[in-house]
Amino acid sequence: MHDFLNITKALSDENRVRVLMFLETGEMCVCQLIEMLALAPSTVSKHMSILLQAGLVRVRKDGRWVYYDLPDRDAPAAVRAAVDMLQSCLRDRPQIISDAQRLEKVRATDLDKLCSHYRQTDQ
Amino acid sequence: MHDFLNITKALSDENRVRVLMFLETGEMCVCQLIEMLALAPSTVSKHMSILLQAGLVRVRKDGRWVYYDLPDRDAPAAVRAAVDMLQSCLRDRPQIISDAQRLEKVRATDLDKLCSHYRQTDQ
DNA sequence: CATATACTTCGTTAGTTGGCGAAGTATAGG
DNA sequence: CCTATACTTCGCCAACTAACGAAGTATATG
Repeated sequence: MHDFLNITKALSDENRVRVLMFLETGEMCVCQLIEMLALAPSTVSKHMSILLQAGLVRVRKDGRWVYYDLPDRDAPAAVRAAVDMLQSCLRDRPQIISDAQRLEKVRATDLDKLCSHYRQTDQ
Repeated sequence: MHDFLNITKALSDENRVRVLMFLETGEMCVCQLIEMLALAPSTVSKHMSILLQAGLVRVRKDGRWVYYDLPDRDAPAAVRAAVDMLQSCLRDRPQIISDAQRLEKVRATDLDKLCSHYRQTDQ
């Protein structure tokens, strides 16, 4: 029950739901998530720790960069059910579609450039 | 997006999730819900208004009594997906199983008796 | 080693949430 | 009508949450 509530609580924030939708198209670096959400690094980090705690994402470190992606097929049933529900319910929402468009650009941008972007006063 | 978040927020509270599991076996009167959750009437009423707002339950009034039940087949896709997920994920949880046992007794009890039960100081 | 970088953790703050009891609304029965 | 009953709305409070910036950690690079 507690683990299930961890999942539903994780899904009860718009930014976290958006992150999970981003990740449908593949893993992302934290700096890419920061760019997409337009939130402070510390805030994004907190969101990701909540998703991680719920089992809704996995982490991978590579040098200075940290990447998150969706769990695989052998994740707990509740996790798979939640991710599947997101995908089937939100696929066609305006917010998700416009996110997907901007995501293409962000994915095409060099990570170093993204990071320097949010370090200084925006732009 | 907003309506989807209404659903996930509604599901992010243990008592509301329990209510939805109760309703899998049929409609219930508010006084039965009060008995099952062991919460103040005003608190239960608030929970039900949140579930109603999310579209996860329907209401029916009959005289002095108010009954809630689960939405039917032609509810929005997100609602159906959420209710299905609950059922498939929580069916076997200890909390839900013990609730189901107590639910049988509560359903077998006369509504007037239940109501008088929570009016006075417990019992 | 020293610095820069990428991210996380910590501490604070404003806003939200879940709980209650008291007061309000609506219906049944005398 | 008047009272009792079943539930909801309101006002309050303690606990939680999302946001931020500052400080901390870990890794690459000069």
